Amino acid sequence: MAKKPKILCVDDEQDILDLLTFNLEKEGYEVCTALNGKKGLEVAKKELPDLIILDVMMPEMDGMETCREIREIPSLRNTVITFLTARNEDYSQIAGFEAGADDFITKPIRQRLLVSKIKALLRRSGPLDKGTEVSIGGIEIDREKYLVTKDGVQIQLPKKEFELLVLLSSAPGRVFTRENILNSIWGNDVIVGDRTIDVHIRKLREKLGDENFKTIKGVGYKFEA
Amino acid sequence: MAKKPKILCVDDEQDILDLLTFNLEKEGYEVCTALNGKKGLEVAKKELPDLIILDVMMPEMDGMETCREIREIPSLRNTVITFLTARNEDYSQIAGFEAGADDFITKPIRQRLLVSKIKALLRRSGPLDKGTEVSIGGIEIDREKYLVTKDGVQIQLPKKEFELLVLLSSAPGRVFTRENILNSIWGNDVIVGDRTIDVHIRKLREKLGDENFKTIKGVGYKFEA
DNA sequence: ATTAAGGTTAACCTAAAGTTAAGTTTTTTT
DNA sequence: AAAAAAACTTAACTTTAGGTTAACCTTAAT
Repeated sequence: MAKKPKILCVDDEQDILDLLTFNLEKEGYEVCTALNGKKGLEVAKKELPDLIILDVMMPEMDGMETCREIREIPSLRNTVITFLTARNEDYSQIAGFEAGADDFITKPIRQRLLVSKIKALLRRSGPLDKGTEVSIGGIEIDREKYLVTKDGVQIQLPKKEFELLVLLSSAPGRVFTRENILNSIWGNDVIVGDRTIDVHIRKLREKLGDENFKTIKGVGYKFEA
Repeated sequence: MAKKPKILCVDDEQDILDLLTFNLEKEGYEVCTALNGKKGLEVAKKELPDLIILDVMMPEMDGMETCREIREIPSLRNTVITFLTARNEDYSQIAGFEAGADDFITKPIRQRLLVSKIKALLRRSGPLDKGTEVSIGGIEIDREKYLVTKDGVQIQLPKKEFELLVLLSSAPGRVFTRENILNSIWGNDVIVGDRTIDVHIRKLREKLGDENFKTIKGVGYKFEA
């Protein structure tokens, strides 16, 4: 089974967060939360969630503004964002789509609707973001076949190595911190030693060429062609 | 390039059909249309399109129902179906993924999005082997006769093994997760143990050669020539 | 030169897959 | 309708790939 989808909920009311968390975790999602827009942005950057639920009405930085800022971040460009809004705020919906929202959830929250909507959104985003083939440098990555080709030679990578490669190559040139990597591949609850990442990186270097995996000391790793 | 992909559009509004037809034909697709679910089903059976765009909201037989019926037809089992839906339509309709939809297109239709979505979906669905016979490596599969031939020798496979072979060989090289396999062969609701799949794989390996069935540990299985 | 971050290696551990045989269920035959 | 056979699933056990760690080594930055 693929990794649990990760959902970030941002709302200034703890009650709502609890409700969302309860319902979403029950469905097997991994949930993280934030109590305001600023925090939400931070957590989003760190956790790279698959979907973000944003309350529109929040003090200081509201949902709309948060959404706009999230959309500025390359690694979150394709994340699904849905707003949480009171029922009759039609106008906000129009503005919301402009800010980059993918959908709306209305308060009061109906649990079954919430869940089926989330499912649908994740599933909708799923098939399309999965450009199955990527080609960078002499390296081709085919997610569907779990197969990597380097200079025409097929290489079968183990799961973790493959996931790591997919992650790094999803934004070539971008530095991923160890934290990023751990969160994306292992999830925030699993604890593995720091050296583990190094070992996987080493294997990748061995198999795909040293030069493509660059270490930024004190920061993390990046993939380059 | 292979034959033009054929797309069936089903909607009760002629305007929408025209708009879809115009945009899709411009992209080089072959388009056929139907003004209601019943007609859509008929045309689908006759034309065997590669992809079907179904409006959710239609009088009499709605998109959901049509989708379900289409999924019942063996020759259309693998056809890609996407729903056409207004952005704010009731969420319960979004749960129509359960009816077997592959994706959603929202109204109002943004042409560029429409086209790129269609492209992605068709690419993803891969080569559609409509013929009943497939031949890969030394293995020939005749779906109609439920018959497999390996190096000229006929082999009679039991149902489950045959279905598994058909599934895996429908996209050689592609990895199918256990979940994929369970959903496709047993259906979403049936629960069978994990070891069951292994046993069937084992039988296939025994009968058709170990080398064709590859295990990707932690991920699933794939068929290769 | 010091030191903290990262690299390397190999041993270890574990979850996942393989195997087998013994139940079940379904289908066919008599 | 009973018996037999075939297909399917399961359970218990074995094997193994791959993931992790620990201990030690190297490097680069101040």
